[in-house]
Amino acid sequence: MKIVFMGTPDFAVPTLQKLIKNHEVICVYTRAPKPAGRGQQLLKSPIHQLAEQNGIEVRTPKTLRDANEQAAFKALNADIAVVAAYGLILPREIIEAFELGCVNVHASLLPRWRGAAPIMRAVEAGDAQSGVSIMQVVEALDAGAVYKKVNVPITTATTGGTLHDALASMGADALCEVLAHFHKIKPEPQDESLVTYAAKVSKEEAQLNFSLSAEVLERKIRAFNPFPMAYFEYKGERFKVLKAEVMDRTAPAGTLITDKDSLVITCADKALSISQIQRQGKKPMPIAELLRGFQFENGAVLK
RNA sequence: CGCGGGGUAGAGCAGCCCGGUAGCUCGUCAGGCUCAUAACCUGAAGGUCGUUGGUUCAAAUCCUUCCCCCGCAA
Repeated sequence: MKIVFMGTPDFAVPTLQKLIKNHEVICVYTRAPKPAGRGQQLLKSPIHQLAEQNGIEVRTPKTLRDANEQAAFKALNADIAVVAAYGLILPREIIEAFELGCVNVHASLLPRWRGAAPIMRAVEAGDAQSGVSIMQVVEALDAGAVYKKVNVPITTATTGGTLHDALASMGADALCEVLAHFHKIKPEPQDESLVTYAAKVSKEEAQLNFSLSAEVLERKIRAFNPFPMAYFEYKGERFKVLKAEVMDRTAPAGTLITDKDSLVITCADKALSISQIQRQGKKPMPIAELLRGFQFENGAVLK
């Protein structure tokens, strides 16, 4: 099929790779390069780079509401548009531009977790499973009928990062299967009564609040790894927590209990035993290694 | 030139401001203790203090070149 691809971050990369291999991708839309990283260099999106490597035309309009942009889009005369984490609102003129419309790869089992951060929210909420949905794009956000869903269990080892990678890869496969049998598959409307929304994760959420329960915090630690990464502050310094285990221990919330090779922080109910930590300016390391050279004050209370 | 921290023994850190014998917690190796041990005791090996040049009687420490890592912010 002749395909126009629209996507931006790493999540969309496996899908575009697979489309390039199996179909004719005639043009790629992605968010415009923006200053990012140390030095604030202008950085092209992962999709932008992948498209250039494959010699595919890249377009980076700031909006698709513009009539000229819409005309240019329609003029591509593709069979279908594929969207994966693009980051721009698609107006009706874009959605209906091609004969087969527009399909989206979404990183949740719709109708659960429509919205911006479905992967992290699923882990944070303690869902037993997650997955990808291949769906029709409609004007309302993530509300289109679903062609195919593939699910995957969330375990105690699942992090935002591992789930992201798994779903990105599964999404690519699921999408190609849908395209291969596109005319035979009937999309199923979503059950509106089961809809939940996955709000974007803010920086403040990443700071561990020890007046919450240890279970909840442990899930946040996994959900926010590797981004934005849960952390706490100690003596003005930020410590990212990459991994922790829930354990029974009672003391006023936020109390540090430490010895030669462990650091336990009490929470509202139980406590968290920190196992992987990253001090600012340093690389991530097991807690025991940090404690060889860095001492926390035993009994100190974090706010 | 967005802001900032760091590179010291295999690992994690201190020492640097106020130049003067390179140190701590582990690990490793050897010996000891012990019914036994990842525990304890004793001892040992292991470092051109990231790199270049400079200042100085003397540089991990002060100035300088470059390389690398990371936090913030995006």
